[in-house]
Amino acid sequence: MSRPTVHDVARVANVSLSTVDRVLNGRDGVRQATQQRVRAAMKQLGYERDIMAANLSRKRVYRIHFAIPDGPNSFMRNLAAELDSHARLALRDRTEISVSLVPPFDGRALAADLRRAREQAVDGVVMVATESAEVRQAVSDLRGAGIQVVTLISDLSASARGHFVGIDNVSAGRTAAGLLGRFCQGRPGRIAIIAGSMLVRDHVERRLGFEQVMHAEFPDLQLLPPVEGGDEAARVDELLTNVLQDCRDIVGIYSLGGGNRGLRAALDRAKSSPRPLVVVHELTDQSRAALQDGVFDAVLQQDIHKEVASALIIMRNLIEAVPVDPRTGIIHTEIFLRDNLP
Amino acid sequence: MSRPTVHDVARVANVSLSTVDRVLNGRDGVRQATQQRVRAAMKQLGYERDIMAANLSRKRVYRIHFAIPDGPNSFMRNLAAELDSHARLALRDRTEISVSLVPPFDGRALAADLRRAREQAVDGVVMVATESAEVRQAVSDLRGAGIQVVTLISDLSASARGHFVGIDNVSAGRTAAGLLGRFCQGRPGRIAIIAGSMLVRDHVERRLGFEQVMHAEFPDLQLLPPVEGGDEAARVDELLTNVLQDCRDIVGIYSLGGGNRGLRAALDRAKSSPRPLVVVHELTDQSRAALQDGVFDAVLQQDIHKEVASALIIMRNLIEAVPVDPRTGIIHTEIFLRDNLP
DNA sequence: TCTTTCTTGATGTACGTTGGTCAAATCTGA
DNA sequence: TCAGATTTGACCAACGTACATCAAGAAAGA
Repeated sequence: MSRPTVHDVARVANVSLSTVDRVLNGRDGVRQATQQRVRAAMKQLGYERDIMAANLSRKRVYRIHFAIPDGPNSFMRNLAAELDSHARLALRDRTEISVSLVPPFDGRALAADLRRAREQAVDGVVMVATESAEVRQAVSDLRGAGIQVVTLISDLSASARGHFVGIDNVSAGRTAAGLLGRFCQGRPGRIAIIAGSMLVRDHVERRLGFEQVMHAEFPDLQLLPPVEGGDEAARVDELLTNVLQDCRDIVGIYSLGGGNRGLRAALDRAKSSPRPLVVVHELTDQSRAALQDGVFDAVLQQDIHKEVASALIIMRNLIEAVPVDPRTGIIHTEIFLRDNLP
Repeated sequence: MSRPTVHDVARVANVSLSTVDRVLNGRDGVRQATQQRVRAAMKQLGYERDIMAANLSRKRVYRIHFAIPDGPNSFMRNLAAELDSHARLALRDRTEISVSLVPPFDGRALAADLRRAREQAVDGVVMVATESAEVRQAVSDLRGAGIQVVTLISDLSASARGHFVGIDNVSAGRTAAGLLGRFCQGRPGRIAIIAGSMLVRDHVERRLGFEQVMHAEFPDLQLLPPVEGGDEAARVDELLTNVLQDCRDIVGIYSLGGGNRGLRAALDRAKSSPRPLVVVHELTDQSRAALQDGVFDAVLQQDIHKEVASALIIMRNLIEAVPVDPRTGIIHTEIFLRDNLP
């Protein structure tokens, strides 16, 4: 009653083991009619090749390359640490992980790294995408070379990437707006938006979702155009300080990127009253403390550990040509208030 | 450069393959001194047994049994459907899944099912736990027989279960309180709590977390004692209708179990004004519609798909005696507002 | 010292697949 | 119909491990 093997297929199709192997691995020298017969037998028996046995036999090792931004913020440092810890464990599953840190928001640098990965003939590439024509070209080249591509955290539009692993950023932006709007509770005023860069799709999408809900449901709140802080604390501090000086009626702030240490510094210096309501992304030591101190009101968070784990699972499935459950790539946005900090 | 094999261990330890095999699989007839030598060699080489090859050789199939409540609510029906879809895919990984539906909130029935699983000598049992002495005994017997146990969704206290997969229910309760409190925004009044049963730990914990935060942060809001609706719509409807008639100043409702169809029916009938703010658990067709219609204000949700997937991963690791990453079992509570419905 | 018991080694088969080689069978075209 | 090409079959070794058997060696007791 156990699963059928190539032997069973051979017997049913009335051919030799060699022939089944030829069909199974797409070698030539098999007549069409015979191929049909073998395939019919496989279907009839419900044969599925035993991937573990196959990999054992051909000594296969999955080589997966990660290209992630070398940001100075704690989020990207956590990501790198996460990959390190996975790299060791993955060896058990015949998976070899390489990581390269590329300059953030730099399409050219990312594309160059992707080319390098292609030359090394890895089996798959996981990347935190930056939008650029070069990157799209590089991804298309990778896929042309039969290399699987998965985008992580930030997606690529109109690309041929295999899958995306990360949160729904439009929805995250909508959530931020829903919370900020309700927390402001009819108090009119302006809302400041701080982004990292509009070159990364996750930030673009968060902004989109945020503005959708703000316009539709909270017309009393007026949105300022977003400022781009490059996910760096110093720059965020500087920019926000200017904004707070220019507009005295800011009731809410949505920071959809990194560098929140600078955000807090600017707020502490400004000492506005009543203090603006603040929603940010990524739970770090900084943002956790700010939440506890009542300086931030909500933190939206994505679980990097789960994202990396999902990316690896999806990569395996892609490489093994096993159908991928689309739900595997969906990581949920967690919402932290002061009350539910872990 | 590839990982060491038993052959390498044998060579380094200066023993035969057979001896390494004897040590590796705990067979007797090996002198202490020799065992030491072999183990030293394994450590020195960083040898790890190739589980896939080992399983191939011994034709191992993992048999995992799921014991889940046979509730009439959509949550438990979704869970059953989820298991069905996993059962098919799991065969690829040498995993055989069996499922039994047991009467909900019935420790005796659950314990009986666990005993049956033990007799069938499965490799692991995953269960949605009901608190009872019999269940704890049955779990302890399972583990005594070398059968791994994982609790899903609802945990067991003081038990010897291997791991728990599900959301942090105390935290979920705290989140509910944080949201409900802020949404009520200083408007004083009473809060009704509707549970399924206090025999399941998830409901107990949600209540606990909810009350913690309510007492500490929103003293204006007075909590009514929870009513138990057995996760059944009809009963919830009846109980809540009574509550709404008895107290006219209910400003908020927290439903921490199932049967929310009844909750909505009661609310629609009562037509209180201003309408109470409502936070419930589990996103279903019913609760989604209510959210969209503005009858519910927030829905807390756990991703059953991810929970089942995590339970299977943990089970594999437990059975293979591979260290389990505790983060695998942690499923995050999602929060849905009208704005971020998927 | 000899026998008995305990340890160890050598060897073979198996798991389901890959990837060869080589010869035999079958099909093709002239 | 026969040479030549194409298709198929039979066989083998390997991947890393499990498991069984048999014989040889070492240690213990008498």
